Amino acid sequence: MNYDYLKIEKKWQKIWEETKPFAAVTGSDKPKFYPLVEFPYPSGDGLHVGHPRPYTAMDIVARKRRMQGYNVLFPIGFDAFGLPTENYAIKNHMHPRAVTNKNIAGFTSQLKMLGYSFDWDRVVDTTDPSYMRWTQWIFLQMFKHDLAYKTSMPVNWCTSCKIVLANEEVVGGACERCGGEVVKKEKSQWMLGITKYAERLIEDLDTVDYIDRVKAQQINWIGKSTGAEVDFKLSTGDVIRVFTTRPDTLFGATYMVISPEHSLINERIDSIKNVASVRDYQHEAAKKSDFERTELQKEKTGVMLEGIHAINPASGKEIPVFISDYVLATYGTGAIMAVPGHDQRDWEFAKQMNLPIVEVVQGGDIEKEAYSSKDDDAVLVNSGFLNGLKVKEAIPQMIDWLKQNGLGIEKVNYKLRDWVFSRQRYWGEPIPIIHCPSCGYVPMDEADLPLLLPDVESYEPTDTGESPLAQIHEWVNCKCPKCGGDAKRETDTMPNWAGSSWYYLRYMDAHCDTALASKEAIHYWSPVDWYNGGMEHTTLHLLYSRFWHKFLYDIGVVNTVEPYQRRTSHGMILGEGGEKMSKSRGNVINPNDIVDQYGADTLRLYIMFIGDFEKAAPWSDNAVKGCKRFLDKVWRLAHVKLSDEMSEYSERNERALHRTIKKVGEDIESLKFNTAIAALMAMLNEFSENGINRAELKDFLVLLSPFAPHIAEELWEIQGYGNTAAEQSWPSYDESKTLDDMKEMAVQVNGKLRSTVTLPTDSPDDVCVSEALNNPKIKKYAEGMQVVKTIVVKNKLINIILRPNK
RNA sequence: GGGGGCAUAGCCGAAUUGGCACAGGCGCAUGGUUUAGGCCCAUGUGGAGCAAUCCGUGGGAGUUCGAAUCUCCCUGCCCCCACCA
Repeated sequence: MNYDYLKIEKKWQKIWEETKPFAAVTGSDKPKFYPLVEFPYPSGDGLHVGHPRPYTAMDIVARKRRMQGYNVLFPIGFDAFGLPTENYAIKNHMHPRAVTNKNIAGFTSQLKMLGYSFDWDRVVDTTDPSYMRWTQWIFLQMFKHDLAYKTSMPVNWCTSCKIVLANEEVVGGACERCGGEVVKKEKSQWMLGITKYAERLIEDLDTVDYIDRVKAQQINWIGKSTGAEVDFKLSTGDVIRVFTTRPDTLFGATYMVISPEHSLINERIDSIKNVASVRDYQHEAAKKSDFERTELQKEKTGVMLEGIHAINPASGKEIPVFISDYVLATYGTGAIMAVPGHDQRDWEFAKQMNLPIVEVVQGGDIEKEAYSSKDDDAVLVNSGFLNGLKVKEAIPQMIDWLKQNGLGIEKVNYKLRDWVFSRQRYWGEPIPIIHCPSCGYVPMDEADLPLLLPDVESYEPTDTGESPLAQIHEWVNCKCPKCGGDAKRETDTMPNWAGSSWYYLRYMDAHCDTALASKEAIHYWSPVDWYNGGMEHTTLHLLYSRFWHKFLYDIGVVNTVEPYQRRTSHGMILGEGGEKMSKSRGNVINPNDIVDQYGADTLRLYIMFIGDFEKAAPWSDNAVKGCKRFLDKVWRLAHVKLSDEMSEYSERNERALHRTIKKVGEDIESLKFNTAIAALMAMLNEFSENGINRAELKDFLVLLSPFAPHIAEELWEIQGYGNTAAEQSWPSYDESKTLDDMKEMAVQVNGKLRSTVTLPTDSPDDVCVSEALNNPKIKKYAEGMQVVKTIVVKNKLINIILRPNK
């Protein structure tokens, strides 16, 4: 006698579609609550079974908060610009617009199939001109505030396709499409100055409620380090500036290393005697990623610049200059002073190259490895005026000395790099900048936004590494807004991170055409109260959107310093074997199949019951059945008209009810959906044992409704309680009714469990101890012993410490 | 290499945050119900032992009356690393 989930679920989804019970009201007097899920990228594969995990979780939260009297904004949209859509379009000769529309339609019907209480009137699509307009508008504001600039950056370049590749398209150093060699190539790129916000992005984490691992990851990613920049004079008369976190070890700098891309090499190529080997090395380095280059394990390589040497500003000694790929052009100044005695990478390089290793900090054994400790027993030696100082004292002393002699400055450095904002692709927002031969980079007039993508024949990037837009001459050629002369449009597009950096603001007022959202809506809804998303977005999307928000705050568009008040994160859903789901492994679960076979309510319930929400969990077909059984059991118990009579076990039912109300309510707020469902299952087991009446079922259905809304509404209607379950108030509980009269307490002797005693709840400690000592088993242990100490943990445990009588 | 995290039953996982290890589910076993299968219901289910008991949270040490939980060392696994989103 199982229920017809397909019919019931369709029925309620239709009702929700027509009556819109989940629409948010801007300006309502109720307290507002804004939960947010990361909007999906509408890929051609459709919804993945990983999507419902965060979506169901936040739907449960949203539904519960509505029942608690909140005005809830629970929106959804589509992050629809991106590479896979473009590649699909190229392959199938379709317009990316058509592909996107098809995919969004598919995602929409799948999301509706799962019964989410989204406000469908606020759907956002980042590729829609009315949305793109404001993404471009924000970019223009950044440009006007000197946060957007052009610079030369290395890109992945396939030497055979002659196009720029995304990191993802580079597989094992080769082009994913043709297998050709991929090298780093310098290309002029638009950048956003996120590093100007580095300090605030760290500091303001104190004002938000993010789970610790998100905070830690962002802080480490931004990578603040304090040290100094020091100038080294070269024999060529140039000065190379290096960044170091250990200025105290300057006397131990026995050589210098600059990155293979350093501009000095070209500038002083005439002074270099071994040009051929330097060029070879540069070519080899260009093939490697930063990731490969900084691997500590690998053998260090490098080439000395013959004919050039530097002077150590502290010791005055001549030291050689190398190029090596373990120094990155993009971090610090692209050059380092090498202190092999006290930096492990320098130590390995020095061993490799047979360079002298000098000890300037005592405390380790530099014959075996570099000694990099900053502890108090690390003391400076061989370092002139620093001798005898602890590292912590020597650092400020050296900085003072550098400042006084004009040789360096104190410097805070960040690992965070500015954001490469250009893509040589078609399916993204065009960057609304015009290149004028006489005026330079000129922003488009805001009134002319949005700048739409032109229709093109082919979406392939060109073989010069330009975006396909470059070939549309009627689109590229334009007049300069400033001088009216002939000019050209920027042909690079924005990365898809652009649209996702501010979408939560658009939801607040999704159809506004005078601003990205009205002031009124922004002030009413900000900030997002609870944002749940994947850990993989911590250092990219989440950081980018915090940066954009802070910029919008600075220019007066938004009224809060941070966009998201609370951030939580869910674990991945893995395949049955515990491996990541992927098409190539063939272990992908399609939510449609599960809904067909068991229904949306079962899928929702299972995906929340699968395990700890914050951890990865493997899918199990069998375990899904357990959740279906639970709902079948609910149905059997509740689809017949129940009586109003109290059962003889009503006291037990009442206690189960109050406990479950407490547990489910608390668990939902603390992401423990799995134990909330376990509590509902236990409650149902109690009811089926004791019998259930109409009033008891009513509360049960209200508790169940956020998790399995369709079956809850159907049974609600069958019982004729009036209105809908979703409109009910969240039930409250009475603490005193959750408690037992008697408690079974553990009795330990010397910390080992020996027996139990059952006592009235909250019995005083001395009663507990005397009852324990009266216990026959404990008496046996206590024979010939004296009680040294007793420990009582209220309602839980009595521990008696015994020693032999003397 | 850097960063973040994880390890409890045959499997997924609980454990009031230092207090009776294993709630709930899956699976399995036995019995019942059913024309049969499925469904459903009941009971049992960490290991060893006839038992009293003993052992048990990846491995090792430590702190404590008491450790899955805290500290240190070791091992194994997963995720992210800036142009996938």
